[in-house]
Amino acid sequence: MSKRNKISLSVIRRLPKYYRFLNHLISQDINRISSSKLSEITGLTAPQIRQDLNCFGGFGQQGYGYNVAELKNQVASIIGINKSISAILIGIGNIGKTILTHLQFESMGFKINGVFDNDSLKIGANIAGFQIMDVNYLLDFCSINNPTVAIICLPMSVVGDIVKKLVNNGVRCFWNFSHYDISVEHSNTIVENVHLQDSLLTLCYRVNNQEN
Amino acid sequence: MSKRNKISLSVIRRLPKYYRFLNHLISQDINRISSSKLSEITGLTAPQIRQDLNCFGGFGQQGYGYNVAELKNQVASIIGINKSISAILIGIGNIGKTILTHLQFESMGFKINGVFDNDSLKIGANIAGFQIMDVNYLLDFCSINNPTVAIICLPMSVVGDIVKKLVNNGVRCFWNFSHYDISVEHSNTIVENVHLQDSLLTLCYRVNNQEN
DNA sequence: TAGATTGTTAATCGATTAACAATC
DNA sequence: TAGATTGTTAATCGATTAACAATC
Repeated sequence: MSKRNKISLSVIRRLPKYYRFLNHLISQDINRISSSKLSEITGLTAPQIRQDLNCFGGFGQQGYGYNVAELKNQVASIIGINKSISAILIGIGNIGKTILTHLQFESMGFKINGVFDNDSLKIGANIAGFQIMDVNYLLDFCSINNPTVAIICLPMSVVGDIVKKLVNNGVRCFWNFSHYDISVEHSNTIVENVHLQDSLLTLCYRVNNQEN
Repeated sequence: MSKRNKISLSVIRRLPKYYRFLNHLISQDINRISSSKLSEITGLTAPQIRQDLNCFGGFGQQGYGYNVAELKNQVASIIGINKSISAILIGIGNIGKTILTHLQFESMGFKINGVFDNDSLKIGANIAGFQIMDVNYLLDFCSINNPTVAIICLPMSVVGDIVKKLVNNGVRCFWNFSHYDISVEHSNTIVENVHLQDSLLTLCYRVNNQEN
């Protein structure tokens, strides 16, 4: 908390990892951990862990280390897991359906408030407790409910158009599963991309060039 | 190609992005591009693009730029898309099923040679043209077929055990959708992680801390 | 107190950007 | 040839690591 200056994206991207391992430690009934022990299990270096955590405050104690439960709560609150960010999901294809049924949004700081598709066969159907709405109703829905985040599970052909409309209607944050580069087109947005294809191609390179 | 020294992971991770945008340019019938134009559409800087590409050879021409089709072919061959890496997929839950049906492995340098699950209701069933095999047959399958890559779509509770067995049977490369940290436990492995939960929590932080 | 481990500054390392000579 | 743009070196910037004084 406290005087949080400019936290670099590198640090931010490690926070979920800390959170993950701290939960794991709790499930093992370990209630105290040093940065060097944490280093062993996470593969990060001990000074990096200490420096990362110190961006947000001094959670440790000299000579003792960190209290696992306390640190986990601190990290949870830094990430904002206790909040409830309003989100919509657009596109109930393979990926959209999987995301919706597989992930526990509510334990990760989000609340899904609407689910959209353009397929008349899907509209009205129920999936994971959500009734799929007609994408034609999307903008009306946005002006009424002002969702903060849109989860984009759309094919490349339609994503540009829909994202543009969303941005024009005040949606600025995206969890993007499409190949479309939202942040290039729309500068004032916050985007997390999950580019499965890029990940697979990166693996392709690394497997084919193992001598490196 | 040529004298490929130590290519940094930062550069490698941008290769799929170049490949993606080059394909997009081709579909728009654009056959020539400068690094500064490429910079505009990708959001990367022009010197970075030139420097990245020059890790692998001089594909451009002074005063002209890059030939799109040629550069795309070069990048494809650098990544190794023309190869056919033998892969198996383990765990046909939500994510496993989606991966298998949604992605075109063969156009990304891979060939799926086996699909495994431990659920007797699923074993023998057909999914996306693959007959699901009993995970008990996994190690026999590995010693006979020597797959290069294992795609891990397993829950946390079983992943450690199965990965260990795979490593002991010669599998060293992983596309990992689980929360398990393979490379920490097994040092001599190549792992690409898709941590959906980490991605979502990163978005959570960024949405909650927009002033940064 | 002595031992352990943090918090934090300084040093190093690597990646990005700037600049420009080479050259198409 | 003149204009454009690469390839490449040097400068900058940021992130990681090393080191150690502070302190529990």
